[in-house]
Parts: sequence; structure tokens; C-alpha cells
Amino acid sequence: MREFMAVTKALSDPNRVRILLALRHGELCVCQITELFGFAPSTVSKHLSILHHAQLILSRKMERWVYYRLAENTAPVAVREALDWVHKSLARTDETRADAKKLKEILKTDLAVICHRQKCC
Amino acid sequence: MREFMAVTKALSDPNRVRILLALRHGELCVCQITELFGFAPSTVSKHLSILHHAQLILSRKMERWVYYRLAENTAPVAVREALDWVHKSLARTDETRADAKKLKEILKTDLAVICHRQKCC
DNA sequence: TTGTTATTTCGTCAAACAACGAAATACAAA
DNA sequence: TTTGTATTTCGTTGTTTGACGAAATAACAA
Repeated sequence: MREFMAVTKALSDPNRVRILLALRHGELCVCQITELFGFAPSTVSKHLSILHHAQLILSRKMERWVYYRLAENTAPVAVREALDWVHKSLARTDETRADAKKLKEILKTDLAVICHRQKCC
Repeated sequence: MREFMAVTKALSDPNRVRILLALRHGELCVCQITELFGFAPSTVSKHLSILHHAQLILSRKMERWVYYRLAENTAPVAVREALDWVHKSLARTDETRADAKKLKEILKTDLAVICHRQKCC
């Protein structure tokens, strides 16, 4: 039950759901997600830690960045089913498409530039 | 997305999840659920209204009581999948079994007695 | 009608939560 | 080592949420 509630609480915030949908396109580092949604890095980091605690995502450190990805293979069955359910329910919505479009632009840009961008203005 | 978030928010409270699991045994009226969990009737009513708003449950009025049941047949696919996921993930836990056991006792008792019981003490 | 009873709505309170910025941390590069 | 940078942690703030009891509502009984 505790494990299950960690998942439902993680899914109860729309921005965390959007993060999961974005990760369908492959692993992303914190600053890419920050750029995608326009939140403060600390906010994104907190969301990611909640998703990670629910075992919905995995992380790995590489060079200067921490990459997060969906835990599609390693997670318990109930968690994987949650990921499938999210994707099946929302993959075709306008909002998801809009995020995907913006993400594509972000992925074209060099990581160092993306990260640097957040300190300015 | 709004519809989906109504479901995840409904599922993000453990007591609402317990209500859904209890309803697996058939429709229940508000006072039976109140008796099962020991909350104030107003609290249970609020939980039921949130579950209802998410289309997870249906209600019908009969005689003096309002009965709630799972929306297994009428709900949108994404909602039905949520119900399946809840059941599949939690049906076999100790907590669910304990609730089921207590529910069985409640179902043996006359409805009027159950409801009346809540005003006392 | 009037009274009774099951449920819902409303207002309040305390706890949890999402956002932020500042400071701490981790770690690669110099 | 020191510097620079990506991320996390911490403390604060305003909002949301879950619980309750009191009052309102709905529907049946007398």
C-alpha cells in the first residue's frame, strides 16, 4: 500500500505527469526538463525526486549532468502498469503534443547552452 | 488531461483507495462506509464526491439511503483501467483483507442499526 | 403537515504541498 | 588544489487538502 500510494501521489501533480510523458522520448537531464517547463531547477529537482521515490524513473550521472529515464524495465509490475496507463491515457492529448514539440527544439540545442540559459535574465 | 488528473487526485488519498477496494464487494451506502472506516459522515461524503467526480463510482438513491458502486461498466476506458490497476495492485494486501473482514461483519447487520449507531456516544 | 433520518454543504483548523531563491553539495576542468 | 557548473537541500510563502462539527437539504414516515 505504501508503495502504491507513492505512485498515486507522484501522479497527482500534472507537472510530474508531464515529465513522465516527456521522458517517453528518451532520457533527459534536469536542465532540459527545467527548460521545457519553465520552472526553477529546484522545483524540477523536487518533482524528479518524488517520481524517483515512487520508482517511476531512474537516474544516472554522466559528465556534468544527471539524466533521468522511465523505469520501464526495472520497476515492479504495478509501477510499470502505471507508466503504461499514463502513456495510453495522455499520449494523444494536445498538451502532450505541445510539450513534445517544444522538447524537440530543446533536444536540437547543445546541453551546455540549455543549462547556461537558466542563469541569465 | 483534466479528466485524468481528477482520477489521479482521487487515487492520491489512501482512504479513497480503500473505499474503492471495499466497493469491490458490491454497492455500499454512505453509513456503511462510515462505519467501516470510523470517519465522520461528512468526511466520507466528501471522499465519495471526489471519487464520483472522477467517474470512478456511481450512485443511486433508494429508500432512505444513497448507494455507491464502482463505475466498472459505464466509465471511460482510462478510468476503468485505473480501477483494474487499483484492484490488481492492492487486492491481496493485508490492509485490504482486514477491511474486507470488517466489511463482512457490517454487511451482516441491519442497515438502520448501522446508521443509527453513528449518532450515539 | 410535521418530524425523523441519511446525506451533503459549509466554515474552520491543522497538516501537506508546490513554488521559489539562497545556500550546500558533487564533481569535472583547470 | 581552486574554480566553475549542474543539481540538490533547506527554509519560506501561499495554496490545497483532509478532517471535523454544525447547519442545510432531501426524502420518507407519521
